[in-house]
Amino acid sequence: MEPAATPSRNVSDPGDGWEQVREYARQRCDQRSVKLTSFREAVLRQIALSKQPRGAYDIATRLGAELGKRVAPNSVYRVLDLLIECGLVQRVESKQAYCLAAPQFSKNALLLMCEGCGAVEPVDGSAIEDAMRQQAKAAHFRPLRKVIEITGICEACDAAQARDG
Amino acid sequence: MEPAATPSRNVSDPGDGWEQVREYARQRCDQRSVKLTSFREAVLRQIALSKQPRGAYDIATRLGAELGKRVAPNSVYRVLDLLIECGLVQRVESKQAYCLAAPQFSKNALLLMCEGCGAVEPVDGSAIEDAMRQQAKAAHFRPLRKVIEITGICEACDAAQARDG
DNA sequence: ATAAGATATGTTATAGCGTGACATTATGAA
DNA sequence: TTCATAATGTCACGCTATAACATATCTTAT
Repeated sequence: MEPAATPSRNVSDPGDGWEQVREYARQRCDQRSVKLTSFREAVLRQIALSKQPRGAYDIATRLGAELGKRVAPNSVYRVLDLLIECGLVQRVESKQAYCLAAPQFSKNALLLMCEGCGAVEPVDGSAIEDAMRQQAKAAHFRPLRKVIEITGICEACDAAQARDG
Repeated sequence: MEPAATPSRNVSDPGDGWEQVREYARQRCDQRSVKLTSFREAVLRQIALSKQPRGAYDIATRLGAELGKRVAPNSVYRVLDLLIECGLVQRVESKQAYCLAAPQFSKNALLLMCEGCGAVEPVDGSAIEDAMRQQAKAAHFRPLRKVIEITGICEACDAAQARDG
């Protein structure tokens, strides 16, 4: 009854590191027979290594610096679409940015977005999704995609704020 | 226990017409001692009269045509901020657009957005908000603003789709 | 009634987000 | 190799949002 909230605590679930994300991505791509090219992997890595969600242009810039060549936002968008399709990346609607998907939770997890540090933490959204499903059903509405986001203050920033004023 | 979904069926609750919305807006503005100028009222009306959420530029264009003079998106944005502040208008994050707020429901209602007709119907989101609150609490996260949106197919469009193929 | 200050709106410029169309390069199969 | 397909590069454009400053409108006190 009590929702077991279990904050994911970390960006990606199967462990925290990039290696785990990468491994998971490989599996996921293989299943769907999409190729995880080095460019796609690089885009995913940019997202995985950041606690904050990243905008497409931001990713393009960083990637350009990293690869030592110009990377067009356009290309990034294509890759983002693909990664979202594969369930590896999730769009943060209220930030127009992109973060790692949390496969351990429901398709679209509940995103907790801190206004202090900018970090995004996905947590279990199944209870919320259930409630949404019920409301949708009562309104005779067939749901396709759900957006569940909360902006606020995370524990650390709240403490810091209380301490420093 | 069963969430009383009671779809609002209409854009604004206290009745459906623009007059009711207008009246409500007057009250709301008076309470907060903000002036509901004719321009602000015109912006609100553009939103109230549309079943679809409207983008700021769209509003600017229509308003320009209606008033017979150029209306800068800039001005519209300022008014939108104000109307949102007053709880009269709600931003639709996943559409980058704006619709009437549904004061009869919780602060941020659940938005049902149809991909067929583009209409947005706000319904009671209190059950969902409760679930969100619990999850946030479990994660020691202090919520400030909630986004609860579903895109899908409304009853009418679903029927039409079944009928026409 | 008018001058001074505040509030509201107009104007221009600019930055960020996202997509479409087409060219070029890599990949894979016959 | 050759052809087809998929992936990436390139250029161009439109929509969304905000910043900075100018003008107009409305208050309030004198």
